[in-house]
Amino acid sequence: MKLITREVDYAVRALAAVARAGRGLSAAGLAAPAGVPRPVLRKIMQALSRAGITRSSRGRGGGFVLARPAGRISLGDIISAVRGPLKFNDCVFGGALCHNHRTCLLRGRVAAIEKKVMEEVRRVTLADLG
Amino acid sequence: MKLITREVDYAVRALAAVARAGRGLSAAGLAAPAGVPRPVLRKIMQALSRAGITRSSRGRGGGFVLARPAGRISLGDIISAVRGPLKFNDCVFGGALCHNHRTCLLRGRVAAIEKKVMEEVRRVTLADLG
DNA sequence: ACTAAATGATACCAATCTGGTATCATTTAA
DNA sequence: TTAAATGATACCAGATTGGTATCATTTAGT
Ligand code: FES
Ligand code: FES
Repeated sequence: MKLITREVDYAVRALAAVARAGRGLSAAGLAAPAGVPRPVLRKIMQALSRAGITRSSRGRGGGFVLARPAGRISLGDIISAVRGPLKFNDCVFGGALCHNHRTCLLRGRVAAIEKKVMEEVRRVTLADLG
Repeated sequence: MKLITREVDYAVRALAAVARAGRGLSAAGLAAPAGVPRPVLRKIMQALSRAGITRSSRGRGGGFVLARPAGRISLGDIISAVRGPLKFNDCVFGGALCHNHRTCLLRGRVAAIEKKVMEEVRRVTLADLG
């Protein structure tokens, strides 16, 4: 099971590059040095912008900048942006249908673990990953 | 991302049933009440036996029993048995090739989180999930 | 005004992973 | 001898993920 998929990894590196640069960087400019296919990086950057992690400017000379300081962008933010929220536990019956949902011991335990992971992952910021 | 896949869920429930029963239970006997397709449960039970969590007896009247007390079978054991080891971090370059591997900050952080999860998951035992 | 460089939005394709099915061989109790 | 069980594999279908392709829109420079 992967927590850090390829796309998350790309996203972290791209954001680190933006943080270092200070100025805005285009998707093309980010993709080349990282060895990532341009279209893939564009999709990632679009997701990050939609999530409010970066701000984009369009048109010639445009690109991406961080929407807030690197110390306030967490790994959790990045994961959520490119992969959606964590769902460690996937109750076999679909949530609404499940009778045990309240009392299910496994679910409770796993939810607690998931919460801890979420905390850990939100504690690591982009500034730590430079 | 799922930590508890459907198969892990099935495995936990089947093992809980075996624990409650005390005597050996066949895959067929386990599958029916849980509403799991028999062949799927068989595959799972085979994996658990290969991992040494259950002991199987073949032939007529055979089935599965726990190989050790429920309190000493952890959720981590079960996950490892049916899904293989956790690999939160999937370095984009293949480990051996990667130059940064030693110093990569992301990898280090994620490895630490993975370790914590592993600890948590090994702390929960089958006895807790009855 | 025009063009080139950039993002936004989508739709699509291929590879991998997961859940589920099917078979055949082997063991064992009745 | 037969029926009930596991062991081992191979296979198939759906979901997820990584990657590609297009077209529309915005903007700076000429
Ligand atoms: S079975 Fe539905 S939550 Fe555990
Ligand atoms: S890039 Fe290889 S370990 Fe981080």
